[in-house]
Amino acid sequence: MADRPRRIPEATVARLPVYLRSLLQLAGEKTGTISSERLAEMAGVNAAKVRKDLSYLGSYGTRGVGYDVEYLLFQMSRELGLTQDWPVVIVGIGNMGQALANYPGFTSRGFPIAALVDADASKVGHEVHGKRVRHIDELPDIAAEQHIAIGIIATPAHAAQDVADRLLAAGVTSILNFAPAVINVPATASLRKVDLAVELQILSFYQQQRDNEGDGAAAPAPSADAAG
Amino acid sequence: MADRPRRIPEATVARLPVYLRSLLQLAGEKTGTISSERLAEMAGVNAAKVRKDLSYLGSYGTRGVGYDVEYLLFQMSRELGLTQDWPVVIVGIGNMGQALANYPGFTSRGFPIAALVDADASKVGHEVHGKRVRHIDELPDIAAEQHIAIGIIATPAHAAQDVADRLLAAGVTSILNFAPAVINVPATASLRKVDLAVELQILSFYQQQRDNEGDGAAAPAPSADAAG
DNA sequence: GTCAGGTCGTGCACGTGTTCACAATCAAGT
DNA sequence: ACTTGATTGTGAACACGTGCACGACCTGAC
Repeated sequence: MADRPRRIPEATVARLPVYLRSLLQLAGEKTGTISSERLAEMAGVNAAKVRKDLSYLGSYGTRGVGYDVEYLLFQMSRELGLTQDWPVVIVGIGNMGQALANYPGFTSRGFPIAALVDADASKVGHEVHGKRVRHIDELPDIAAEQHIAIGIIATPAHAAQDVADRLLAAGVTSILNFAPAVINVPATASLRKVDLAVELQILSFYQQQRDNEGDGAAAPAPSADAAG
Repeated sequence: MADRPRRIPEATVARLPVYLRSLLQLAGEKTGTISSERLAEMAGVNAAKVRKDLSYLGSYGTRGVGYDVEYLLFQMSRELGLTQDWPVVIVGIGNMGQALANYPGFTSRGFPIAALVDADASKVGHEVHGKRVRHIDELPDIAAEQHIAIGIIATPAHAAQDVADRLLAAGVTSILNFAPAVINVPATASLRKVDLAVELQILSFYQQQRDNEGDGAAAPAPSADAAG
């Protein structure tokens, strides 16, 4: 089998889910084929980038026609590992953890919330979103029983590294960190972070630049694509 | 005045808030000076990057010694526009919007939640986090009265672009989008996005790659720094 | 069969970001 | 004053990501 020499750039991987969302919408509208130009418009990027990104998956387009929506959807889902469900565990059931537990977008997109855990004994036993909160010490058992590979950290900053270590020890090698703290994981694991305060501070920087316009040159268009 | 030829790269801007957080911690521990190497460790990057990033702010370090924590803290806060508060408006008071409204990290870091708005009349008038929810039609008045420059979109996807347009029309030129949708803003505005499903799908991709290890080469360490 | 219109796949050039390596500088000890 | 050890600031090389431009290819009409 001629295995293509695939190694998808990180920037491309980060955009694939956005294309996927556009394709799902198109499939719902019974659109048969889509050109790179239209898909680019939907995804908020330019057409050349779409073509290059998709070319990493293979040559799934037809010159003069475009891409078959259903076929591309399937190939992209397969590439992203979305032909299976990925149960997730949420650690830290405070404001943010509860909101995440109630967020319908996870389950509907193939990431069912399999477990909620917290270190606070007063929270254990409570029900959130129909799930009973369990103690974090049970993490190894929970992860093994439910085959959990992805963990979401929604604890205060000071607990984040310890939770990450516990997740890793329990075999959870993909981590999404909401806590406002830097955490370290070995190269054999994946880590992505979402830090709300950081996002606002970045916006603040550019906002201030615009407010101060009139000094030197105008602000150099910081807008558009960012935190993916 | 010799104005330095500053134009801070986007990648650097995205890291400044992380340095800032580390500096705040150091200041709390009464640390007087910090080397680029230790700061790099705290921020999860390498020392050369720290020095280059900080050099865009000016030459605030002392060779052989390091950086004065308090002084650097001040300069960085100034650069990020954090010497003033930035009141924010949250649009869409569902699960996520409520959680964001209750999140203490915003106010404590200089982003007080000045207003909550929703298009759903049944939500208007309710109190969330001590704030009354107001109707989105009042947005222009609210933004003007409270000098709001930053808006957070926490609506369903289908409403996101319309809300963004309304925010812009009300003079809000910095937008943080939580809705799972691509939205367009003019180059005179800033947009950052946080998409939870996208983050999980990226993790899923690399997780699958690790699960399939043993085929070709090992997974090329996708971990660490990402979504800022 | 040929032509016209349309769209993909990709080589190439460019810009941005990262890392190395080292001169420049400072503090402290003698 | 000199030496030693530490640390910054930055030039230069390298890696990565982006966008243009164009050849390759497909479809449909006549």
